[in-house]
Amino acid sequence: MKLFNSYSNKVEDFKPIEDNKVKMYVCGPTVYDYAHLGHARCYITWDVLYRYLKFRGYDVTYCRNVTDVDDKILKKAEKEGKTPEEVSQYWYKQFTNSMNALNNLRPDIEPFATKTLGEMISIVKDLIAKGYAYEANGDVYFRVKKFPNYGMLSKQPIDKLESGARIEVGEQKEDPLDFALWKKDEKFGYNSPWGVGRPGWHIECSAMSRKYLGKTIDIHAGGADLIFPHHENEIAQSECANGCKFVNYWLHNGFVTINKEKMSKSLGNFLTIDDMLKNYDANTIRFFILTNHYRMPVEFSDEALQSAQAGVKRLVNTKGKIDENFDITTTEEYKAFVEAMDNDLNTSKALAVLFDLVTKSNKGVEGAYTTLYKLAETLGFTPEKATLSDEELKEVISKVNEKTGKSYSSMEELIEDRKQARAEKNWDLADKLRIALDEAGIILKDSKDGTTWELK
RNA sequence: GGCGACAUGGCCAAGUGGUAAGGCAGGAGCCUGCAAAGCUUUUACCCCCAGUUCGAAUCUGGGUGUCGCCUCCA
Repeated sequence: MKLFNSYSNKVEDFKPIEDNKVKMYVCGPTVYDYAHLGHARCYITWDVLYRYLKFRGYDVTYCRNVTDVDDKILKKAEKEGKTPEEVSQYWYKQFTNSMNALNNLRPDIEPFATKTLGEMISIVKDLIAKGYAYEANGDVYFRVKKFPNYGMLSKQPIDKLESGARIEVGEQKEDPLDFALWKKDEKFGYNSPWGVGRPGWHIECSAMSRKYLGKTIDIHAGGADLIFPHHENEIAQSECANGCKFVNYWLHNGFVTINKEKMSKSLGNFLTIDDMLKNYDANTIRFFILTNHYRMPVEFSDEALQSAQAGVKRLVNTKGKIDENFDITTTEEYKAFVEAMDNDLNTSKALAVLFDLVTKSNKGVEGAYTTLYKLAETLGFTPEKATLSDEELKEVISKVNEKTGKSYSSMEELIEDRKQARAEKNWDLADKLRIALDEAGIILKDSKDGTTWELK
């Protein structure tokens, strides 16, 4: 398969370091507030990559960190009179709920920054020993100019970066470009060889990535806003400390925009995942995200979501039987799907294939539904419920009885009675029954071969 | 100012040299007692200009417009 590598700015053939094993790291959330639609896009995108790699037979280890040490967490803790742990634990739980609600698979490893401090300190020590970093009054900084490849990922000429860099009050950097590996913090800090302090943001990912996946990994992914400085700094730290390449494929997703502006916490123009889920289900949100290529911007609007809702309905509402003996790889749709996804995750084209399968499925083409089901699952869609439990069915019938003054005991009886009514051209009763069922969430389908019912 | 991306029908969106996938919305039809669902069918010369080529939405150059990164940010 092919993936666009932000480092080379080219679509490249994907080859894992080791046989069919893939080590994949995604920059996770800083847990201090609600996750918004932008996060949803990011994590849905990489969830689809994870699912697809597995679908293609790779043995994937997916690591997504949790940043639980950060200024914003501390600020929130102080404001609410809680400990930083309480704050981060609470928001981590919320985040997990949101991810589950979106039907994102759980990563294989979800390390917490505060649980990886040992690894961070060891990297920082190493960097100091090798001359890439220096201590200054309890802080430790990375010497950017010692790393010749600095700026290669973000394509920033170093002299241009220099003009934008600043030294904050209280910092003792040798060079404005240098960034913090460790920051003195006597209030909330942890013990270290340089006194009590906290790790810099960037070192967290370098440490967690190395600890759980190794010095060189296959894929490192995240939002495009992390390219600079976060990922640039990660490369510098990791490559200087480890003396080898850090990441083979850098993958970045585009933003969600609203009113043509990036959706973000700082701009305050965000919609939380929880709020979105009040109006639209997970399938709709995934469809909305996946109709666009992951590197393109996606403009949010209610119109777009409603369009997605109508579209995805046909996809997940298609009913059929799964035939476990059917070999989906023999179908042309399977081939088209794989070809699309292999080409840098062309989910838009993959969805078009799914719609072909919907049509074939409705026409009863052999294996079409099974293929549809399995391919849709690879994109994380959940089929709509097709049947009701006996109890639910009873409830529906009692509702209908209540509305119509009848006393049916089963759906079969109801349908039979309605058939009778239709034969007698008693349209009034036939329609009443249909409407009552509709209100209870069931749709009747009249055709030549009789009447069947389905969930809405 | 530096770096990067994008501009395709009413809306969304694939397509990176051979004559425009798909979804939504709309129109027409089939089916139906009427519906719903489903099925069939229908709507584009691809921002502008110049160039390369037998041939360009697709490549090159120049415009115009939009967005992002360069500071915390998915």
